[in-house]
Amino acid sequence: MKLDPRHLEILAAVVDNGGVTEAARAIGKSQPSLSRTINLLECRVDRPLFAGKKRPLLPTEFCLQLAAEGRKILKANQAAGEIVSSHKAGRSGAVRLAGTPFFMDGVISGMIAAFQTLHHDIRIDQSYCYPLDIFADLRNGVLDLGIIPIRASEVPEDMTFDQILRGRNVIACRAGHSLAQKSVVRLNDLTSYPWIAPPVDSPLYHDLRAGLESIGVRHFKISFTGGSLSAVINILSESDALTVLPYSVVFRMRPQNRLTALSIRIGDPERHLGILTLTNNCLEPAAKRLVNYIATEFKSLSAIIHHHEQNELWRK
Amino acid sequence: MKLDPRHLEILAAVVDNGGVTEAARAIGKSQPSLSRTINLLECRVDRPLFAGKKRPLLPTEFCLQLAAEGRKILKANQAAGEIVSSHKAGRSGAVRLAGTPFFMDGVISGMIAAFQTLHHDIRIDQSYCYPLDIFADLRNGVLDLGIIPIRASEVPEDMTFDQILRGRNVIACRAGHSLAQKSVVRLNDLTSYPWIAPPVDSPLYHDLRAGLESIGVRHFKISFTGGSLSAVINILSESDALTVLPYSVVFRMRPQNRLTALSIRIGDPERHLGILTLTNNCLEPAAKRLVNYIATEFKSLSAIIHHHEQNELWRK
DNA sequence: TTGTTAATATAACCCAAAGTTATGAAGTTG
DNA sequence: CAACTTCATAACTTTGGGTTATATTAACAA
Repeated sequence: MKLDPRHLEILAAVVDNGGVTEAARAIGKSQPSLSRTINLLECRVDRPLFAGKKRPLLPTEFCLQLAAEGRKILKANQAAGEIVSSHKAGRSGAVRLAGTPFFMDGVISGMIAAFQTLHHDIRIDQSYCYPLDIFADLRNGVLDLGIIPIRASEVPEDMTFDQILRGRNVIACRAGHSLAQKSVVRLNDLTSYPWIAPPVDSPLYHDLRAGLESIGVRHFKISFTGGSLSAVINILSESDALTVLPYSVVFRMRPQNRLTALSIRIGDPERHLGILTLTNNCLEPAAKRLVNYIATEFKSLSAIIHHHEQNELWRK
Repeated sequence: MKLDPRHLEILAAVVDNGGVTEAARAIGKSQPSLSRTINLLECRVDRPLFAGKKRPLLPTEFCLQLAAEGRKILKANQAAGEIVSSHKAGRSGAVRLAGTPFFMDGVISGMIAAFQTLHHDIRIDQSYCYPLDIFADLRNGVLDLGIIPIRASEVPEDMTFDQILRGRNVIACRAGHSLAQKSVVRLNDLTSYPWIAPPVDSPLYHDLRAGLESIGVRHFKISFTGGSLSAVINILSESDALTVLPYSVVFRMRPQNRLTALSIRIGDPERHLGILTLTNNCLEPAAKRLVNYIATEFKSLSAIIHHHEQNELWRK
């Protein structure tokens, strides 16, 4: 015996409100509508739901049992409605984002933490990817957004790129490094120290090679490779090794006073950090919130960084 | 946000079956029907339910949450269906019946006990009433059936009466009573003992008066009145008092060897015990079962009683 | 009884949507 | 790329929920 869940909802309303008229008012429908629905249900189950022709309607035992199920249905339905509203308002949901590992760990993860103190019910599914993989994952719906360094000309046709930070890489070393004292760094200085290399398929690694090449450095000694940001930083801060990192990452770590940056610009000045999304695939509200949050965070961050660059880094 | 519980049920089916086609097969509908329902729901919530254009359908996180609610609805709905089937088959439900107190306590309650060992889920709501009240209660739906002594001519137009036993009242006394020895009882014998009177508004009381009057007894001493059957029996068996009881009640108590009946017929030979129901109000299956059970029980009981009457009672 | 009032039932209508079959489009697989 | 599966679309029918207007009926009071 399969019956219509809506009928059970209505039955529950009628029983709980003690009458058709009240129930109709309660659920915002007309009295005849409910009246007929109850009648129809009564026919379906082929059994009286209300005893006698009394007025206050007297529910049958049988009716009460059905109404109890109706109440469950009503409750589940309201819960579903709440889920929808919650998602629509962006108060909950899940955002799947990916980005280059060092940048995600060094900058974005901190912002996500702050974001989640504001929005407890938004889940973040983060993964690490390089641009090409992000293109694919965005397209097949596995990702909502990517946060990557990219040149404007490299942005695919079907995607939108919102710049959040000028992508500037620097050569990083431990805070007390002897090179960090010098305002002018020579080629020999760079090659005489061991290097920590980012993953070979990362833009950062490419920048490292291209950047050093551009200033004439072709051969340098790689002492460590393949580690995560925290591994790199640990090694960096305990040794005289050098590496290349986004300046924003180094900047964010200033309070810890473990790392510093040399006064050498490196990498592609045309490449910028930004948020990449599919143009036609409108974001979930939750994702939009995150995007907005990150964007505004970066607005102030980049202002501070810019100021800092002008006054401190390149003036040393 | 209010959505259609049926949509959630279908969503749950689709998610659980891993696809529209399978779900359609599972719930016995056409594939396009489900396909469109999902689409409609997607429009309503204004949010994708399945990610990408992948095949096996990949449910969104959001979708899974809604499907979980849908599953609850489905479950409650099935439970409701089960309730209906169960009632239809008469496997559960409630039967409201009433009858004259002494007869209910003396005969019917024992039968109800036996009935309920067979049908655990059928609830019996019993009450005590005299015929006039039963007419009213049947009519206003408070009762399903009445078990009363009545003359065929007294049965109301709108009711059906099924005789289950010839209504015969007897004068009862304790087993060792001196009158019980005598095969012929004289008027003086009856008036010299105290009488226990049934409630004054009961048919039994009327029978007592009328019966004694018919054999010339007009004045008799009433020592006790107003008690339940068990009170009457206790007093009866501890004293030499007399009372009038349905013969079936006395008969049923034979094993206890506390009571016996005098060889005097009393009461209205036109009045019979039976089950009274509203003619047009078809009974619940559970009630029908009880009626059938009682009827068949009485068929054998009345045969035994008849036999006993012939061979023992009136031959003493 | 007989009004009066409040509640439910009925009637007549409209339209949203569930259901159907037939067919097209798209993803998966060999 | 062909075969197969699965989902989406189209066109149409029918059910039934929603409405307003009106009739019944029950409860209450005089």
